[in-house]
Amino acid sequence: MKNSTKREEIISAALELIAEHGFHGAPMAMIAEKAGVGAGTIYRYFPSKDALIAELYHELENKITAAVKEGYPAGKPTEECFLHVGNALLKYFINNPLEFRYIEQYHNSPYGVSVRRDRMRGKTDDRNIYRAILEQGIMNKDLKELPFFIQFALALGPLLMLARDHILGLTQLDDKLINQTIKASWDSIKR
Amino acid sequence: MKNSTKREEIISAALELIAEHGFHGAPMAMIAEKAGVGAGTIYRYFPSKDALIAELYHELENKITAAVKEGYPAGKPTEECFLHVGNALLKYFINNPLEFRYIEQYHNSPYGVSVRRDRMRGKTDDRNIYRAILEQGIMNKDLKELPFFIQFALALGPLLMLARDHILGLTQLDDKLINQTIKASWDSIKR
Amino acid sequence: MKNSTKREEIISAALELIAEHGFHGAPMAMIAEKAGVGAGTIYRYFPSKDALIAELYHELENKITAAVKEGYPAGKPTEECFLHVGNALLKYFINNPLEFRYIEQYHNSPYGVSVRRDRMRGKTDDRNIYRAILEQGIMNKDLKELPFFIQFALALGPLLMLARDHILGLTQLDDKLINQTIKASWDSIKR
Amino acid sequence: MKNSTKREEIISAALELIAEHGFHGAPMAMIAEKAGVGAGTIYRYFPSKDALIAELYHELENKITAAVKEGYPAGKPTEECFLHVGNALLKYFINNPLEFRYIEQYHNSPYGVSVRRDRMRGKTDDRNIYRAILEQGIMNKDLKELPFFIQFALALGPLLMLARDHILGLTQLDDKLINQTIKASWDSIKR
DNA sequence: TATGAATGAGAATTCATTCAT
DNA sequence: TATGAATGAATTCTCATTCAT
Repeated sequence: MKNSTKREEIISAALELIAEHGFHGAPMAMIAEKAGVGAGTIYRYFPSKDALIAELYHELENKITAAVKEGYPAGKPTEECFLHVGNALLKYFINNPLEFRYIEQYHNSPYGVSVRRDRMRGKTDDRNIYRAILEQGIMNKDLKELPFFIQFALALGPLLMLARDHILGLTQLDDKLINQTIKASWDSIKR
Repeated sequence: MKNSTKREEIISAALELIAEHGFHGAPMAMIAEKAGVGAGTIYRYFPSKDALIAELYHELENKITAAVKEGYPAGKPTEECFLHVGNALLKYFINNPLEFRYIEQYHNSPYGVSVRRDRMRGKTDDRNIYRAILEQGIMNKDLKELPFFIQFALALGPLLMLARDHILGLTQLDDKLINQTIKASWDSIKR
Repeated sequence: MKNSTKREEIISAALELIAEHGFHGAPMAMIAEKAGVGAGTIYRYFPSKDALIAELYHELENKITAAVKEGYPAGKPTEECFLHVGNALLKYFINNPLEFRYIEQYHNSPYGVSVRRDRMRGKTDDRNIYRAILEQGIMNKDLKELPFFIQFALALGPLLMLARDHILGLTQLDDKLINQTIKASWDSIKR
Repeated sequence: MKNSTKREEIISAALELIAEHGFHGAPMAMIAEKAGVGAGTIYRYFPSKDALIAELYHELENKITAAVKEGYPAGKPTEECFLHVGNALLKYFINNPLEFRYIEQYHNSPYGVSVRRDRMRGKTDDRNIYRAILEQGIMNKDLKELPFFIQFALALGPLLMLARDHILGLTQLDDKLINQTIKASWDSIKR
């Protein structure tokens, strides 16, 4: 309990600082201070800054995957599944802006490239949820005949962009708009 | 002429190094060496590294805007205009991967946030081309009734995501696929 | 008993790690782990790392002195005594390479300087065994008329150098070679 | 000239501080301060602390080799050559105590082990001067029939030990004593 | 105008030592 | 008595920026 408390403080401080200021705007000393621990303490939990960054990323991915799977209408028509996942994902990002910012930073850094490469080759990932939906949709002839990666892009691209804009305060989203957006993106992939 | 040559060398070296290694993987000394100038010389053209980064960004935006405007079918139906812009943009990114990488890095950094804020408030921007198209489309009742920023996201999101994946070597795009993709994204915004 | 066991584990771990990796390659935490005790426990037996290092050194000196005195041919001719001590010393070092390495490290560090100063001023020391032999030799006119410290150097210098080389694996010594060496060094001091 | 001045200041400061306080008692910041340069400046001349340490060592070796070769009585009897080299070496060390201390520290550190290994395998080295003498002596039947490395030890061991003691202020040597010592060590290797 | 050597503040990381349990 | 988590001072090294030439 003790440990996990301190570890969580570090993770949480890192999330906040890195999301706001980027990897290079968040020195270890600053993370330590915000976490209320000594500078050396971080190294008891993570072997290096890189490891901390990577570990935090993986924790966030797990959280998101869990959030999206909640209430998933398995067995229902492709469209329903698609709408569920899209809505869940976008709402999660909007409600957890720091996490979204962090993940985006991560993807857009040397760290992230390898992750994305792995993904495309089929490792566990939030895309996998989409993969299942899209495969089902293709089998049922619900979807246009396009390569997976294009369907991914049509499904996720708008969603991520919207999350970005919303979080930067450029736009205001509500549940209705979110739903309309996901529905519209469904139009782009449905046959 | 001399000067502008030197300036261009610096800009070009910065583009390449930053696109490949990120802002922090491209020290001024390295940029200077690649540009074939002294380290101090950069400061005769740009007051600071930040300024160089910002200026390079704006130059790229202008180039892209120009590229997209070329051959623009003004006065033609909304769909045609939309397809033209989407195709032009995605092709530009694919043919200029360093520029795309650089812009993405920029957006995804503390530098980029203010820029995006400005944009939404109507400053010059590649979105403006879309803005015109989308306004025309709404007037003509060609498009779903959605706020601009959502239509932006639906139009640009898939395109950027695809460019990213392609440039990272995760996918392979050809003209036909590009066109199919833009057409599909049109489906998401058309009424 | 318990205590002394723990103390010995610490001493032994320190010997091994420091002999192999040097003082700065052997953090207290590493010594503790190798000794199978908690990091804080070391400080129950030794007030500081420096104290541990010094204490270990003195223990090793005592061990060596004892080993060399074993079978000492007291009352026999100077040469015989000399050969005994030289042989015993060199063999001890060869059979206890970690101890030899440790002592060398110690001598060749800020720690060691004061020790050597003390020695010359007559404190207990392995040199004392030589001192007795050499004094006897001078009285009996067996030796060249040279200051003690030069005779020390002639007697010990080759021996230590050989031990070093052997332990680093640069040479291979056997009993015969050892004896020949000690005899040769006798030639340098005998009248 | 400018450069070499600064470089020399750094080398000289490093020599002094490391000789006196050891590698770990001489932080880069302290070396920089003593050299009268900024901390970062050292890294313009040496890529790392290790490199500085190694480079300084090699410079010293070259200096010593040159000093010993001066006035070498090539073609003269083995004994004369031996006496020349021994005298020259010991005097050099006594007159350059910092250099001697530095070299000893180096040999007695992880850095030094590889160097010594190389030596034994015949790379350039101050031992090579001895090697030539000893080979000549063996051919002429001037020397005992012992392996090289033992002759090395008999020749160099006393000399190094004496230099150590003298430099630490434990003894006082003069030219006469030095000569007597080298002569005595000749007795140990001569047939 | 152009240079690049010099700078020093700031970054990540290590480790002897302490102290609450 | 024994522990080992926590600490923070100290270390090596980087790099944007300056300035004498």
